[in-house]
Amino acid sequence: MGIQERKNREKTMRRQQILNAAKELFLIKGFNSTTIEEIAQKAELSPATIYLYFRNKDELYANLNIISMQYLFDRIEKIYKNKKLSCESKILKFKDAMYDTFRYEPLILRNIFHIQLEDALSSLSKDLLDQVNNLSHKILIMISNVYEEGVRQGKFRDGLGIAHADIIWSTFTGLVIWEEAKRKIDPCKDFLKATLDRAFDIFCRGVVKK
Amino acid sequence: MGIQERKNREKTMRRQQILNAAKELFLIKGFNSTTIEEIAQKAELSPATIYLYFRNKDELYANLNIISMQYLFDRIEKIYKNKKLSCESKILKFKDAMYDTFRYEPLILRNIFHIQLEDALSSLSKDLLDQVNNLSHKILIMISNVYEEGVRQGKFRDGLGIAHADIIWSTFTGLVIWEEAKRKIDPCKDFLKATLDRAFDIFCRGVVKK
Amino acid sequence: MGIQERKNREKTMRRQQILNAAKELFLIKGFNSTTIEEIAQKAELSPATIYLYFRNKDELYANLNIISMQYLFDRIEKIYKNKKLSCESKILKFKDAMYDTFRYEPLILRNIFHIQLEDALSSLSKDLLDQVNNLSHKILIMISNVYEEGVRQGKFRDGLGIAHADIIWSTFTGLVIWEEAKRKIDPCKDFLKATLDRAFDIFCRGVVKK
Amino acid sequence: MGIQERKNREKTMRRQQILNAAKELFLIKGFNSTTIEEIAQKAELSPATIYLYFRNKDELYANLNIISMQYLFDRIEKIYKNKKLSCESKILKFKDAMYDTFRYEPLILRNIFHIQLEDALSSLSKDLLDQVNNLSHKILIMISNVYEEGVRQGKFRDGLGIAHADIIWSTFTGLVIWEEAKRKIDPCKDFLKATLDRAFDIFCRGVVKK
DNA sequence: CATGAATGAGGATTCATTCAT
DNA sequence: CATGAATGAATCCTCATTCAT
Repeated sequence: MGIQERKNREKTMRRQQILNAAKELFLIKGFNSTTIEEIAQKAELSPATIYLYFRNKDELYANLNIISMQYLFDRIEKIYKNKKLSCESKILKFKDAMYDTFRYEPLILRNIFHIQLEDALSSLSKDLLDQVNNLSHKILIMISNVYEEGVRQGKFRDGLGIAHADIIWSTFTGLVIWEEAKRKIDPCKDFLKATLDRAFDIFCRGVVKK
Repeated sequence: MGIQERKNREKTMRRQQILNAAKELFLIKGFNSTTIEEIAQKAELSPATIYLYFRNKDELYANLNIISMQYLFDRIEKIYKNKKLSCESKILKFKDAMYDTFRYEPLILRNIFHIQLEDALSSLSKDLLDQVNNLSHKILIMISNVYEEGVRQGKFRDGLGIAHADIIWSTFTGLVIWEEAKRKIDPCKDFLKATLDRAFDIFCRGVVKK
Repeated sequence: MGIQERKNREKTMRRQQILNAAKELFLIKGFNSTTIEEIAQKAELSPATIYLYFRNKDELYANLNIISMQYLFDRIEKIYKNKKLSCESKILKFKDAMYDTFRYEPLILRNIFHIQLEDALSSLSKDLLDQVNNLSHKILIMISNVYEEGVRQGKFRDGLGIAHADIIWSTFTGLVIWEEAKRKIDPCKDFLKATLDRAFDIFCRGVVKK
Repeated sequence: MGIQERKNREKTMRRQQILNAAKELFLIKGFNSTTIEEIAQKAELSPATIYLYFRNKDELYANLNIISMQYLFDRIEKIYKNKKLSCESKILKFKDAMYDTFRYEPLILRNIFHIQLEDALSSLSKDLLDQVNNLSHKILIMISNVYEEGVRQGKFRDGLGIAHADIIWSTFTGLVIWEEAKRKIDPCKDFLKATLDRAFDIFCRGVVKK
């Protein structure tokens, strides 16, 4: 009972410890340059212990991803289910949700791109990969539905919902990555929020029927 | 003489051989998972020979990048300097140029993101890194100028040119990466061109003054 | 507890194992021709394990050196601090200490010359290099002091202590190296001890005031 | 005739070119760290050309050695054969000859030690190795004879000539190497000549019969 | 459950040396 | 005779992962 519970709690905390350490390191040094040893050190554990909680480095990485994606999913879903919001404002709120998620969990996009572009991660278990894809898929569907709802309501110009969901998602991710890259060269400037707002403003204008 | 010329030609060809082999492998397997040995094998050379033409793996990689960037730069510049084109059609042509470049050299975006996001590539010579950044910077400036020209002509809504250049560039890159990722899951579908057209159509609509 | 103690002992032993294997190989084959793999093999370990105990090949090498130097230092110091000995007999005892050290750890001189003459060893940590230099410096100082003491006592002819320390040290090292070299050609003969005695005898005679 | 002669002259010059380049590089960077390519570059030749004049890197190295040894041999021999000189002054002149040789060809000692201590040089042809050993042997014999002559003349204390030759030679080489090493740490000071003089003064005093 | 210690499996480079021209 | 170009053979080192305790 109590004992079991405490043990579970401790286990969860240990897991969290690892995830936190890994998150920070991956963010700073990137996936390939971060070693299990470093993660272990930061988590104040031994390398071997990491393997009690995660099958391998890739899975640890993917888990971080899922957490962020889940967070985004929850935010998006909440907006999606809010019946009081118009299609247009839902889209703008989606943008905010994405932005917040990125601010809260900057790793997320890098992760997504890594997982999707990267060479490594071949040892990712099918299960985990599915989870990631599943979450992103569902997010896209919600965005898509909102657009199609807008079309049905005669507000938005005709067009496939999923295509517009892709555009929304890509515009967001593209901008984030790009601004991040630019900040690497000139770290002072941070125009992400402003540019993002502008981009979505343009999108909405370009999409509504006159 | 002819003899010197032929030697030069052969040297250039050898270099090309290596670049081609590397390009293909990097595209399929990614940077980290591609070994110099594999590249050598594909180029039908010994690993040591690679080092006669490129100082190290990173530099070989960066060179591929520059070539693609240069290609894109040339295309963009041509459109940019064409005085007969309207601002709006220039932007649409930029999109086509980007799309063509990506089709012709699919590695380009992966490269850009790799170089900008990735941990590795620390042994890249300053010179080469500058070249890459320089090219992309100039491309952005041209796009920016076109937008600002549109504003001056009263066609586009007010706004910073560079912000819109960022939006254009990000929308493009975001979409390419995203569609590529999706095709990994379901390889049959290729909606990139269509989605890209749509996105730029929306952009233009959202940006023109009524 | 005992368990911790045993572990420590084992760790020290493992380190010793590596040092012994390395010592022997370096002695026979020299620094450059000895590979980490060989050392590992002789120590019945994997190459990777070597790196758990020594940062790199150079540091492993330098460590061997320090051990020998430390041994010599201890011997010299003991003589140096012995108040019952005359200056002259101290010098003769120094010679014996050097000889014994060389017999016990033949690598020592080769090491010293290697470290001081050799091109390699660039990756030696500053710390380690300082230790080596420090030890040899202190040894020289002790010899120097003994000579100057002899001068003060009116036994030895005037002269800088450090210069005579250099002469003593050089005579010793020069002879060892030279005899070693000669034995390479004709392995049977070993006149080192005799020649060394003679050389120091000559030195003492040449140095005492009549 | 003339043509053949010129060709020969050119060949000799080319050889000299290579030797000079190699000498300088070996002196600065050491044997292992000097590459054939560097030597070729400095000699303004191609690496392949080096191999037209020397069988391999080791032989090139050994040749340098022989040249210096030959120079020393000539100097020593001249003194040796000078009937007007006393034994004692011959020994002092030997010292000067050694010192001059070292100043003129600083590589010499490093070479000697390298050849004798070093791991490499396994591919040295027997012939070349013999030459080196031969020269140094003859030098030692001359020194030895001078000492024995001194003994016969009742000037020097009894003792084997060869042992004293070894002592002379070792004292010289030991001091040179040692002073060189010290100058690496503190490049300003150069006490070699003074210390050398002192050492030989001590030697002579320690050796003459009262 | 946690870990210290060990390692196998690579991978990027380097360089002496060769050979076709 | 000279060489540009090519390479085979090494070697150091790294790191994810495992296992005895």
